[in-house]
Amino acid sequence: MNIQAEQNQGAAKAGLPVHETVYRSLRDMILFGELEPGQPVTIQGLTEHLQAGMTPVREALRRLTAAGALEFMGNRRIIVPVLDRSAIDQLKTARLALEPELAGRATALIKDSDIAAMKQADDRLDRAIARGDVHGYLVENYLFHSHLNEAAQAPILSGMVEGLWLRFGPSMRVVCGVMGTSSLPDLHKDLIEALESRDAERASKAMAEDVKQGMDQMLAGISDSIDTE
Amino acid sequence: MNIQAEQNQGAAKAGLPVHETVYRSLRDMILFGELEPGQPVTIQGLTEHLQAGMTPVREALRRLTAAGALEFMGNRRIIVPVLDRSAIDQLKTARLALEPELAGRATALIKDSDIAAMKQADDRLDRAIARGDVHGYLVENYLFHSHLNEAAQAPILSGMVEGLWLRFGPSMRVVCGVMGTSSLPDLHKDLIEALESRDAERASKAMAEDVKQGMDQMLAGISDSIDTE
DNA sequence: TGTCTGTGAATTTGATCAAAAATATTCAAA
DNA sequence: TTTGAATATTTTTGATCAAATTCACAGACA
Repeated sequence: MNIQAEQNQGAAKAGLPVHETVYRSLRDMILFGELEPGQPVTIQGLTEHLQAGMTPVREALRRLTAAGALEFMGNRRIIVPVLDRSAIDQLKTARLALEPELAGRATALIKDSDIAAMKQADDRLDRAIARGDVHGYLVENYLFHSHLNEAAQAPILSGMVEGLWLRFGPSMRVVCGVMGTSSLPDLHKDLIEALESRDAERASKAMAEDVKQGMDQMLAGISDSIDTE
Repeated sequence: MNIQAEQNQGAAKAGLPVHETVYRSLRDMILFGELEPGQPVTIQGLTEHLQAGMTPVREALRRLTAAGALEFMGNRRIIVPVLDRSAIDQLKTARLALEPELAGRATALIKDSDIAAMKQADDRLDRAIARGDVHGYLVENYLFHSHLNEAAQAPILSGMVEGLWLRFGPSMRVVCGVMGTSSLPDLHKDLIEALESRDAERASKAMAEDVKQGMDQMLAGISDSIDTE
């Protein structure tokens, strides 16, 4: 049995319905670079890969396509979206509109234990970068940000942000693969400091910068192939 | 056969798969106040109501719950969400972050024919208000806004906004029912003028005001029952 | 009050049908 | 004979449905 299938089984132990575990497995695959942009995703392929029936897989796929994490081609084929310049620009706009807001809201609400958890994630993130572990980087980076977003206690807004991350997840791997994920000021440290001193304004600013940095890296990293724009 | 079932059948004629027509029927029911906040939504109920099989209905429900238009209770029950003060606040924040941006982007791109279509929708909207036709008001208001959003040619951002509208759709009816949807400056007219003079700044501002007005009406209109906050 | 059981709905599976893609085949022209 | 396009066939995959299973809730009973 493969890794995803095992994880899927493991999650099922928790008493969750299969369609939920399938959804989570697939979401993680998208979020952490398991899938490549442009790659076709078939229902039957997933039923085998995740050891699940057809209906749960279909439902998970519908949820992900509804969120824009997967793209539904006209000829009833599903693929991992390939982001063009415009898509990345829109994602940058949306992230800048929402994530600094969430960071600001979280500042007053976040507990010290949450900040500690974020620090730990950030440490693991640094170590992952140091050893060139792209998957580890993606996981810890996501954990860092989602922890902060959750702390804002605004489920609708953080849910929207989650959807954005799902959209650019597959493209993150490609970008990270190309550039060494190095240099540039470390805004996570800045963010942590802002949270510790309960400075909402500064936290919001730091988050805006972090988002800009990340999305600009993505813009720089896209193939732009023959630039059919 | 009931109205929804007929519309569903009609849409099916266009060669669309059943799950897609079911999704659209359900979406319209949510968007235009066919369903009430708090109302339970059952799979079997919909299979009969929409004259469709179980699988397509399930998939449509998953899409809608993924978008937050329906809420999945723990005990595998689905209901139309009831918005509390916090939810409306978040929706207001998100709308203010996205819709003025879209209005600004649309200003430079929108065609005269689009503006004409928006004017027509706005006229029908006024007439609907005049005769107390809540459903008509909801339909035309949606058409007016979605037309503008589409014109911005930013599918990711307009898709996000669409999701927001789905969330507060059911609560719109309640609000409209309570208050006479009258008085207050008509920001649609202002918006149209801004578009005609290609004034992106003014269009963006007008949209922000319109959103504020609408969401504040919702805030004022919620029952706040025993205020369990 | 707590447990048990029946009822109804959600979940899941497997089968069947339909559509699209991939592959093989045929036939005509060079 | 070979090449290439058009066509037919096979195969893969998606869409749908109906049956079987599982689960949660409510009412009965101790």
